[in-house]
Amino acid sequence: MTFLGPLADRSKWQIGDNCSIGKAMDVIGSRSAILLLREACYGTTRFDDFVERVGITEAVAAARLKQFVAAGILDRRPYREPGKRTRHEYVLTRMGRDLLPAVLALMQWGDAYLQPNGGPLRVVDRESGGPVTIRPRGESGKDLDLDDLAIVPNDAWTPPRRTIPQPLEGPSDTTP
Amino acid sequence: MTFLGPLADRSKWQIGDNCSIGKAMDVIGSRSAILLLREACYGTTRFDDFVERVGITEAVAAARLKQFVAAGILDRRPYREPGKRTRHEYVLTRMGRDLLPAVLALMQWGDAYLQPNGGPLRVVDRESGGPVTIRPRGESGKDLDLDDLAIVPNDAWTPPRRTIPQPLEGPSDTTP
DNA sequence: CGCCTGGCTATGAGATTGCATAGCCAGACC
DNA sequence: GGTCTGGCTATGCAATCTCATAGCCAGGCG
Repeated sequence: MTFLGPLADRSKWQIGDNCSIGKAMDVIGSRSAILLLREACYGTTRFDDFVERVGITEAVAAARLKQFVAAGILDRRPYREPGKRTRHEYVLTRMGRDLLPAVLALMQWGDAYLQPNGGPLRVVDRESGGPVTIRPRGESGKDLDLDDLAIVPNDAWTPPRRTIPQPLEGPSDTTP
Repeated sequence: MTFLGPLADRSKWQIGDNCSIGKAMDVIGSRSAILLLREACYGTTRFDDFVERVGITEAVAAARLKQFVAAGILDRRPYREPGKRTRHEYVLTRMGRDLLPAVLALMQWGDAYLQPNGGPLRVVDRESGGPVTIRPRGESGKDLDLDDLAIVPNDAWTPPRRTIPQPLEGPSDTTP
């Protein structure tokens, strides 16, 4: 991985709290969170199913699900079976579905290196039945490896404000 | 996501401890672990650089690095600068490099949903400068979404033995 | 109208993670 | 051979995560 432009000298800057990976880990960084997410991807929507299939306690499931709903990863919507009272189910939002690459990447890696013969489950293309892989990919469609990548600053990005902007009395010192 | 064959009835089986994602999370599931991994992907190899660039304490860095070496993700190799004593650097093994998809997937998701305008850094193709994406992909090269995937049992896989097999005295109840 | 049940919440204990601070030690340098 | 320094370790405390257990409550049912 190469750093280009102003990033080239790594002693001159630090990513600090602005790292997207760090922010992502704050939301989905616990074991229960990822496993819950796996289940959601598998199609699970109901509280009890989450608890049973993930193998966590109800308290933990409730906490994580609530947190996911607050984060916008899951949508909590009422449902009702005939003769039963109204309950809620948890379905993936767009934001949640877009975590699929992360979930699959972990699974792919675990299958390859942490299991005797590739793990108990295989993910396949529903149409063809062929294998599914997940790798970084360039615009042209070519697979890229670590050495093929470069990092450039994103000029559109602005550091998040964490205090109310002060009335300016000189050049602002917004996280240089 | 659809389950095929014997997996179709989800009330009949549980993945339990055999989940590759769970095993992966046991190794790289903490915040410091992922951030350390990010730095390793960025090309960092030395103890002090890890500590400074990730923003964790030396104790935590030492613990995680040791754990990574034990897991086979990093290789600890001696190096020596002229006039300095021998030290060790930590470089990604094949196993470690193959975590790149997981790291990039998290970054991609964080950039998209947790940042004001796409996060501070952009990953690009070193050759073309074009954007890099990471998505599940079928054999044909087609991008696949959640609904395009299916899960089938992996017949090659055998559950890891954790106890000596008992002499059978009836139908075994190994994780129904 | 009171009981029962499925779905969720509350509480407390133990393990893990992380920070801050201080300490150790191999070996380069004098 | 003593001292200094960069690289790593040890200790103590706070926060978080998870489990186990118990409790609550809406509303269907008798």
